[in-house]
Amino acid sequence: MDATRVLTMLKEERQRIILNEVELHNRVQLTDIAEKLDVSIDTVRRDVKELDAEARLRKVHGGAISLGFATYSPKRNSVYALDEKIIIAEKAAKLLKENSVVLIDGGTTCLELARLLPAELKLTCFTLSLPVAMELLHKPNVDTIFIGGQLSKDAQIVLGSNTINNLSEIKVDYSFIGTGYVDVQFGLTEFDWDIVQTKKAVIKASKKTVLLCISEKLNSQHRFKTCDLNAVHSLVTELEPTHDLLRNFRNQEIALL
Amino acid sequence: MDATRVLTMLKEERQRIILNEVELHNRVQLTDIAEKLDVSIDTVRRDVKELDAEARLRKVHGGAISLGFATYSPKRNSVYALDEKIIIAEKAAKLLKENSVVLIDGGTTCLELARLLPAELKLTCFTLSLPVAMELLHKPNVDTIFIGGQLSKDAQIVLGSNTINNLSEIKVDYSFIGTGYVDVQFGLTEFDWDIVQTKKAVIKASKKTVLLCISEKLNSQHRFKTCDLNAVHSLVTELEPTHDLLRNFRNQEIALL
DNA sequence: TGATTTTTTGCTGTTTTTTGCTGTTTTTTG
DNA sequence: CAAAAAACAGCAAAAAACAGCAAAAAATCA
Repeated sequence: MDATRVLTMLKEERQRIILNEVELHNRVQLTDIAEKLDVSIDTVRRDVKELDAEARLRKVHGGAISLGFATYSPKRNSVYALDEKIIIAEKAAKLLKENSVVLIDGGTTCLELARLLPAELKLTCFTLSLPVAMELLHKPNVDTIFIGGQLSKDAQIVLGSNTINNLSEIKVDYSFIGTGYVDVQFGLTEFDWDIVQTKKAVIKASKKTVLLCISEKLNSQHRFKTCDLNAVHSLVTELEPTHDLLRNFRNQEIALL
Repeated sequence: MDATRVLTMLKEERQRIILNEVELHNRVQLTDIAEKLDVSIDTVRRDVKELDAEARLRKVHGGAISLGFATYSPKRNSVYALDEKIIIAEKAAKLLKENSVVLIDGGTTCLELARLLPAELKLTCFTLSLPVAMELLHKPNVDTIFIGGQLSKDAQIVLGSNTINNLSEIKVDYSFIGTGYVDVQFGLTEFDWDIVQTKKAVIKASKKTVLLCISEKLNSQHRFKTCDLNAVHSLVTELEPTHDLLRNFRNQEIALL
């Protein structure tokens, strides 16, 4: 063996280090570990294989990942970040006053808002979204008006010139909208041009606009711009308004909820 | 560590990022992901293909969309006389020609028609019904336009003056309607006045009207009249046109299918 | 202690997997 | 219908996994 090699490392010790590295960074590469511990890659491979057999980590091609990172929880619905969206919907629902006229946009966060509307609340509610409309059918005291137009198979909402024209004829107290991306500097942006046009029409048809948006979308942007941030009156996230992640948004005209 | 060493990413890690992006924004483009992760588009395509095979997202041309976004599985265990309605829908579907413009009414029979539309058939399809609209989302070659208006919680269709006004601006080749009651002498009748008004507007907006009706409803009547029998061009039941139950309808202007 | 057995480790050559690239086919869009 | 974009099939290089082997280290035991 190499004469310069002073310290021989115990197998257990090595495996402990590997495991620690995996937990810390959620992943490791065999080559990195081999270099770091100055052992052959085969040794590391065998170690990882053992740890995988013991279900301490998950071995993947080229490395290993932590179990927490790998296991996809079966309880999770198909809706991403549902818990956060429910928090947002609950906050937004508090803005609603009896007998007001509102518009609820499409998207999973707005859908949660529709779902959480109290059964006794009297509302007149416009919507563009098929799933939202289906949800509103269950609310005995909500009078629902579906805006007509061409249906988008992806977004399950109506879009296009017909929709925009129909929107031009209404004015609601509040509209609740989602967005694909939002950034202090670039405002609200989307992946899709048609959606941008429709959202613009929605904002125009509203006295006040409330943006429902999980914090993960903050500080991201895409190709097409809906509006500047100050075109929206309130921003509802799952975070406390004082949260550090919202600091960029605090010196704007927008209200944080 | 070697500064020139490019960080290689584990496959699982990459797929996790793709999945996260899909969940977050409901959709991604392969090119965007490839650029973001700095791998070839083929790699992204293969990843997305795998994730699709694992039912973790849905692969579409040029990208991927989230499952929660795409799937909609209504249960229809409790539909009355479903077998008969399927027979009717199959007959009615044969009337449809490529590239025609049609309107599909609400009701479970019309819903079956929407469900049975062949995937390859190109259509422009108007509808008043939320469930029908949801069903049409699954037809890749059907362009769907939802007529706007006030939603009826019972019938899950739009109704009222707004709807009637919107209907007054269109003219379709065929409309497929249901009815509550039909009788040779009294024509098409309903229990509900609002529904009658809407059906009148539908018939007015159609060059030809096709009535979908299980035989059990024949020779029955109710309070409010939609139209005379000869305002409808065809009657589709689950019976053979030569069936004895249809004898009263045979000497009328209406075509039996 | 010294011989023997067992375990660990690194090495070699081979097989498998991954990945990007090429050219072709299919789909989309104007 | 034609141009553009995307999907696909197949190929080859690189990386990783694997199987087997032998030397080194550790453990066992007389």
